[in-house]
Amino acid sequence: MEHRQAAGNQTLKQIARDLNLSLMSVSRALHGQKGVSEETRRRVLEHARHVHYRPNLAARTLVRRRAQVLGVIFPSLGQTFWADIVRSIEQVAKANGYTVLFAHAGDRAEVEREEIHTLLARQVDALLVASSDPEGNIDVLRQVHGSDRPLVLFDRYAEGLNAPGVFCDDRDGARRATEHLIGLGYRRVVHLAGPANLSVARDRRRGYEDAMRAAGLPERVVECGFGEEAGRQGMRDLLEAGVEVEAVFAAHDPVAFGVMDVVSERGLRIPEDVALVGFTDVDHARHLAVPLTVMAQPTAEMGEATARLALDLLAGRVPPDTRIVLPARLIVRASCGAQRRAQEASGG
Amino acid sequence: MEHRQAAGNQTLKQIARDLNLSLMSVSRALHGQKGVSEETRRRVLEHARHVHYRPNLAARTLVRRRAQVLGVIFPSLGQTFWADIVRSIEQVAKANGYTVLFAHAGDRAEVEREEIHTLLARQVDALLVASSDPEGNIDVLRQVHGSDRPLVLFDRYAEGLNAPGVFCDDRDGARRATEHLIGLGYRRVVHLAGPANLSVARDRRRGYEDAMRAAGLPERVVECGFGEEAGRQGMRDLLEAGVEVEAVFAAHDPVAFGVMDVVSERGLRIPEDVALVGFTDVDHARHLAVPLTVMAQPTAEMGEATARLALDLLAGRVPPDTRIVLPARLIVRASCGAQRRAQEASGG
DNA sequence: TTGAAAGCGGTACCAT
DNA sequence: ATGGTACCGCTTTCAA
Repeated sequence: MEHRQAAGNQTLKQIARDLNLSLMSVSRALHGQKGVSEETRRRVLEHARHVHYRPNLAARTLVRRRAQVLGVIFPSLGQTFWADIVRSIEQVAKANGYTVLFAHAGDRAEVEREEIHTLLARQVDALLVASSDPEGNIDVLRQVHGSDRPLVLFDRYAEGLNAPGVFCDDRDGARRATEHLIGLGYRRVVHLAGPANLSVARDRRRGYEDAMRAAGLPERVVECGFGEEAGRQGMRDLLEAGVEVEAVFAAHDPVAFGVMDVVSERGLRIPEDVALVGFTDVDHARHLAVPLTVMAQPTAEMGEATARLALDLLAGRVPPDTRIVLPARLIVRASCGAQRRAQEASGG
Repeated sequence: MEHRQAAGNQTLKQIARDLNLSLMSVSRALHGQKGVSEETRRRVLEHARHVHYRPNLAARTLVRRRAQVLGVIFPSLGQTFWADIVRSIEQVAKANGYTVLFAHAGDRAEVEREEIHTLLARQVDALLVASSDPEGNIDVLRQVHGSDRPLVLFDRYAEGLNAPGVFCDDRDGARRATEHLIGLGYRRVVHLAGPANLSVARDRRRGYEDAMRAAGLPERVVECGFGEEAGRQGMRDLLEAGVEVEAVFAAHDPVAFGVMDVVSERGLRIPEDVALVGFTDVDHARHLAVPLTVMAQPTAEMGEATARLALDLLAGRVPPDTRIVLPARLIVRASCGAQRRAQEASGG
């Protein structure tokens, strides 16, 4: 009953014994190194395949001091944004002979600290992190950055930590999103901002302010967080305070969903009564009651760049403070009212 | 510059040297084992904390032969369904002192085989897998099942492999979904079925057939796959073949999205012209143009049960062929037309 | 209470 | 071309 035996229980030593060879010949044969006769190599490979030999990675990692693994930490599972990035990181890593160990922090800073340490304890070669709280965890991040394994930040950076990383140009994106609304003729453009401890939220807010200031329009910002409930709360506060709102620039798509809820519960319509632009481009945007206009980050490119940067740092091919910034892309759908205007214009 | 030193570079031996102790005293102190004086323990703990000592998990795993890790394989990133399950698996695992290593197969059977072997090579204690192709990979799965590390299947099973696992009662769910449509008065109920190599797809089809047969209605099934594009194709084929369609039971939510596309591109409406029910309950269903009625799997419960089953198997607390089947839940929204009928009824 | 030593399964470097 | 051996950092067993 061959398959009753323990999986991967075969060791080099065992194979060597089976074949009356030294452990070293087996190792060499398996690694395609020279120093073994063709005959021996054939026998070894054949036997290894037959017994389903798999090297014990713990042993290899122990002696090599590196697991040949990129450790990736991201804030949360279940958002396509992160899934897309992680997927492309993995693709590049695999193509270069590395495997990837993911860990997500569930948006909790303490969990993130723990995950970072666990990955390091597993001897990952480099750490790629999109931190749930870059400044709150700056001590750990700094510690990693000061260590012998490269730290690559992605999506969000920590003020005061000069680590390499890959980011989206959130400020520019936010400015352009806001300009888009202003260009459509809206004057009362409000920004629902994300949590101030995240660089992405701060930068988007700055971009909004840049655009409003340049247009000579009054700024109005509510800081509400990044979630759907936060969006509802923020929008309710705004309306209850009697603020005139022609258009909303939401710092994140889920926030925009919250806005949708509140708008419709008041019997108002998007974009006729309130225009709306989000940030990130969630899944199924096409099938929404009102398809959402968004600034989309280039997720695939960000993931690729992140992985490549890590590999380049490992190989010493780039300076240790390399930062890569990629532009966001405006996707115009119905929620901003642009299509309606275009129709009106052409229709009469 | 303390933080310039290598992260986790400290070893037991080093600490022992620093403190003029034997490696063993340090180890015992760190593990809270008895056999060390309080004084020694204090010194060790203090020093360890100071130098940020972290045990090298590769070394520990090597000697223990187990990584104290549950390996989890799931088909694809970026669907909330999997994210939810994985999240709850992790929660239970952590609460019981295990960590989790995820790997996703990108829906590709060969990738899955590779990931299974990699996880085993990393000495995971048990393997939890939702296979991309249970029957196609039955040889590997059987091999794992015959090994000394428990295999727990979840969501989909392999015909011909008596492995323990946690599943949703797809057949029953599909039957109830179909009955729901029949109960609303639809006679021409069509099923867009998923790929026949997946137990979930087969079972849902059977459930549909059960319901139609019991109602004495003619069955009509198109096997189209599980994706959005598949749904579009299936629906187009159906309409172009001139089939009368009053209601569609889609085997998976993405398929239902495809149906929505085709229906609206023909100028028809949901549910007035075609009623629709999906399976799985995707994110943001509430904000869709036509909120989707679905059979939802109990994701959190499935994840918990899967993790618990693995732990129970490891502890020898349950028979090695334990299977757990959980019921699906109908969520009625607009797409099936139930709400419209209710309104009509009460309205006059 | 404390320490020495063997060994987990590989790899690297030395001999033969 | 082949084999011997010393590690990697930790746990386990046994001795002091």
